[in-house]
Amino acid sequence: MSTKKYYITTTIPYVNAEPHIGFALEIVQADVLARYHRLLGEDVFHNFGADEHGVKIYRKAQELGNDPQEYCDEYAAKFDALKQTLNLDYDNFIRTTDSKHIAAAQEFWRKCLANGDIYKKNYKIKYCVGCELEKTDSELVDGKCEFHSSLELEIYEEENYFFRFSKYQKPLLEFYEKNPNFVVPEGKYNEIKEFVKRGLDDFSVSRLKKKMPWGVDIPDDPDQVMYVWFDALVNYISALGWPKDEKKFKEFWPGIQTAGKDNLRQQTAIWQAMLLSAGLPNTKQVFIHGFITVNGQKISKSAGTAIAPNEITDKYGTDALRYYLLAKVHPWEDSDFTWQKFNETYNADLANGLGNLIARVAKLAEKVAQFDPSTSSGQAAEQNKFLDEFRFDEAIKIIWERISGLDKQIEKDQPWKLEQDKLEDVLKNYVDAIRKIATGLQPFLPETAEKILKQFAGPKIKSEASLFPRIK
RNA sequence: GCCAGGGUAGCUCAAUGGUAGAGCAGAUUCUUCAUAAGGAUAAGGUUUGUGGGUCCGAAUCCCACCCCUGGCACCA
Repeated sequence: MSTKKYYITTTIPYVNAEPHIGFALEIVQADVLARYHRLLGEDVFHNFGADEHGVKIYRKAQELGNDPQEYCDEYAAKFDALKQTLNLDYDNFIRTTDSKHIAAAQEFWRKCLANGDIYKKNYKIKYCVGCELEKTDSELVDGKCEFHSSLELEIYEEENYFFRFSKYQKPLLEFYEKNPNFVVPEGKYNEIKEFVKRGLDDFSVSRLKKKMPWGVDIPDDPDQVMYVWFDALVNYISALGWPKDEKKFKEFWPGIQTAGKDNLRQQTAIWQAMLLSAGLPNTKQVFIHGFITVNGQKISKSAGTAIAPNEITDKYGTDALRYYLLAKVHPWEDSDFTWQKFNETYNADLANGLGNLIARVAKLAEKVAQFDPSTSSGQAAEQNKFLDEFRFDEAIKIIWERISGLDKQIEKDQPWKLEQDKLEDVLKNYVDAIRKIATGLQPFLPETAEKILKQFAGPKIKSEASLFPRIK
């Protein structure tokens, strides 16, 4: 029997801003799942990357006087650097400006076209001369531009390609009914079902090249490029080598996707309709996470609430941030970050809890000649159950209950008063317990888990520097 | 406006009909192997947004109202 395959991919961030801790949440959650399945012995493919086309990036590059590609190179590198900052183990960093991805997006387009789902249509756009921008209906206030209410909007017509989204209302609803766990959490599953039930309109999937050239060329049409969403969504399968590497694609697809709640519709409806159109299997499951607020405010660069992951990791280490994101942030509800809460958590759980326990047992263990080097391995079943439900917080809580349990046991035994042979007995139990704790910690805090397992590997165990020095 | 979710101890949350619980913070105390860390104990909610109702009994069900969050498509 071949090894079980597991594919997990995050959404790929749009590279028009620097990474912040809100995005770190998604990629750390995905990283835990990838590591967890690797530890189960599965063959894992973990994808991450950058979404690089579209008008916003084009304009931003223009403002900076840069070539769009140079701009994307610079920003994609910033996201790829999260691999070190957050200690991520992804296998692939896809960029939507890669030639392989572009070819895949074009092939995907051809499939939808061949299936009759892409057609040309005159499209009326509303244009505000004051802003020099197109306006969508949701941006309008009383039918006028919110910033220039004295100006009438101008109506332009342009011919775009449209995707026959409306055709997929029924197939999508059937798919949802057949796969009640397709979207986690349930609330988001209901939300997307309701959205699709209300009816779907076809939407435009191209832009005129003369207005906005920064996109994937449409096959056999020199005048238009793909609308950024259409090409970006294809990354989940182009990352697997589709359409060329058929073997890899068949092995790993369908996979698991993670996305923020702002991405619900794109991932669970639009992308799924596109897959149906192209005749490809739907995503297995989409996990929708919540948002992080900072001091109760939305994360926003202009409001100064954006915290870069390395602001935290440079000072307190990667695992301190990972712990906060996994244990103190609800997997799918919005959660608040404050430095005060971060410091409290760090001291209570990492310095006083885990770090101190390791230090006290290591010190006691120095008095014992040697330990059996055999380690207990394997993840605890109860922990796995929570991970299968994306309850990172509950899963990690189980480890902290063991930490607290061992602290109580030590207090009860009072090993510092014991004779040498009795001391050895109790310490062997402690060392086993620590190894078990560290093993459980592996998907969550990989660096710390590794350090502990090394320190407690035996036969000789020595005390070492604090894992998490207390914050004064 | 419509739809969904939520308002429970200082903070973060748990408990969906049967005497409101946990963690953190704060208090007292014991201990010393440890990063003044760890253990124990007590306290903490005028009884769970407000006002009604059903029931022997409601945080939990029903009605009304107040407040918060999200969604109601082409911004990614």
